Amino acid sequence: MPEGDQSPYHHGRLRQTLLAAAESALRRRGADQLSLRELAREAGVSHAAPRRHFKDRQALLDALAVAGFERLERRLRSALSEAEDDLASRLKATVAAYIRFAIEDAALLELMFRRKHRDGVERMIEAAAGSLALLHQLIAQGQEAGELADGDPEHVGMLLFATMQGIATLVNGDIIEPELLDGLVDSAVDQFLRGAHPA
Amino acid sequence: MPEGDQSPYHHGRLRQTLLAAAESALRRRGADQLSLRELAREAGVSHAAPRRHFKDRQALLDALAVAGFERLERRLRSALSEAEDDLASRLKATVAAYIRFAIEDAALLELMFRRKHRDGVERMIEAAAGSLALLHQLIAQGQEAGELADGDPEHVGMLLFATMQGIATLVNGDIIEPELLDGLVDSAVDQFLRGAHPA
DNA sequence: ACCTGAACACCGTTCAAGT
DNA sequence: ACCTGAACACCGTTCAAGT
Repeated sequence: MPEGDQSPYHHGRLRQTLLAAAESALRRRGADQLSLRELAREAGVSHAAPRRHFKDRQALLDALAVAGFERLERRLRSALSEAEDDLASRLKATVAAYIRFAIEDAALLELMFRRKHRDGVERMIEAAAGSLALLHQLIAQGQEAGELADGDPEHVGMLLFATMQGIATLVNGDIIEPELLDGLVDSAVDQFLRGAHPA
Repeated sequence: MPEGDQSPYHHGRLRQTLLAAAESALRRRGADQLSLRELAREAGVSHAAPRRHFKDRQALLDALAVAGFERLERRLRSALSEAEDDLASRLKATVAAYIRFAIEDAALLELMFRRKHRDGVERMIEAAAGSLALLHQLIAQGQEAGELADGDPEHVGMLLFATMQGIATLVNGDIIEPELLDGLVDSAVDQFLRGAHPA
């Protein structure tokens, strides 16, 4: 790792620098206002330099989305590791962590679920897989413990994922007032548990 | 209504022409690729002409979003009017109609729930209110008939709204494979009914 | 292998002027 | 009241050339 390499040509860590600057710009001003030329200026390189690391603007946005999914998964795992052992607590901790992520990085969340990605769909599905697997596992454990009715964990997990994502969208779109959020999250989990519990 | 007014100056219905062209462009190529200058060209006016009718690009997008909410409400009402009388059928018809709308107009749906709107939030909340009221009414009727547990209909309705919106986002983002969609919608409604039914 | 500089074909927005 | 034309300050992308 050449640390103090400040030669004018050859930035050295341009890719990481651009990604970090882009993440910050995304949070501050949204994806629409994110300009490659501006990122290049901030990094002190010419406007054509990013081309070496990202095929085009969309490729950079896709890279941000993938990184977003990875960060989301870490957040969910971390929330779970600090939660109580019972299913309701674990569910609530997961949902709350998702919503927190979604509110802090609203523009990033939009990017993650956009329809049009550069290299087709596979890369995003792969990036989302970790978080989905985490939900499936949570559901499967609940079923083993007899706290949830049997049924395809992937099906039930997807439903939980959709509910979290929907609440996040409505909050970020200002359809849900922030004051109502906590209560809504609680009743979402409660109703999920009752709807999915064994008869 | 002056019908055949084709004078070169004074288009006459520029606002509606622009909105219609924009709706089509949105569906074909998404909001990112929507260009005011291109819409003006299609309408046969100068690039500065739209300025009279829309303060800026965002104002046009906001107008599209508001129209989207109005169309969504009409779709939901129409689906309800054709549904059977029992609660489960009415819920399923509503959810199915929402998802159909969301898939057909994915880019528009994104626009409708975007965080940044021109004139603050109020206009969008107002535009969304009709569809929300429809859900509240559906829930309240279910409660009166004893098919749903008591509880704030607005709370429960918002949860249903969030679930629909979440499923739509995951389908459009290719996280849910289309083949799984129908089954998922069914179990969403079933689980909702079980979770919300009276003990 | 990585970056520059000039060039190209677009944008959105503004504003004096035209009808 | 509504529209035009020129001008301004930006973009993303491409490509020969530089180190």
